[in-house]
Amino acid sequence: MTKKTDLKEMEGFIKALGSENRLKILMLFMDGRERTVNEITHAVGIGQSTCSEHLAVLKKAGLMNSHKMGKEVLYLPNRDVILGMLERISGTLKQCC
Amino acid sequence: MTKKTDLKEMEGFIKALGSENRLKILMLFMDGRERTVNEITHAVGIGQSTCSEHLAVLKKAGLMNSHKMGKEVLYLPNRDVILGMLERISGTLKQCC
DNA sequence: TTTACTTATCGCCATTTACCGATATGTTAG
DNA sequence: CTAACATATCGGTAAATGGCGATAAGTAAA
Repeated sequence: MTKKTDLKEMEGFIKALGSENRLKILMLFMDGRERTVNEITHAVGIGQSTCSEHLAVLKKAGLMNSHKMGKEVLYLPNRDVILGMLERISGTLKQCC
Repeated sequence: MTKKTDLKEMEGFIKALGSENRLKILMLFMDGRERTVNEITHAVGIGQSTCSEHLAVLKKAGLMNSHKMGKEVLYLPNRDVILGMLERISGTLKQCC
């Protein structure tokens, strides 16, 4: 059976994913290379603060990792979490529709 | 490559899915049986108008189908759309993270 | 036709979200 | 230490979302 906390967790993950600009951010990483906030900001075409906030949302939901490198912060999607969570969601929804 | 319209479409689908109460609604249909708005309303434990609006969101995003039957409206998740879209999202994200 | 019933829509309010510019924080370079 | 730079946080605004009760619209029964 699917617990209420599972639903809440799924909701958090899905909401973090449900933004065109956050999807764009994730799409930048096709080559698996880490990127700075600045790179991401300019690639997506939004303000620096907006980008930082999107990254915070993605990180808080577990979809991205980051670490400092000098004065920059490098971000990279957390592939395992993303694909694992999508599998969980698919599995759950397969049971019920 | 992933087009901008694809991202917008994914965003719409994901946003429709990203709500605890809408997930609860989908979970009701484990038996594949259609349900009336009233049944769904009481099963989820929200107001009738709220439920109707959630169902409208799900339907508009293509996640549910409905048809009238007498004075009732019967809803059922659109399994193919839901699972297909999740596959598309997984496939897209697999390429980029 | 009137009544009862089911669902959709409306008006309202509170909360959240997205975005920006400005500023604070932290780090490297000079 | 100071300056320059990268990122995060803050303050503000506009729009979207979720919830409700009340009401409108549509259908079936009497």
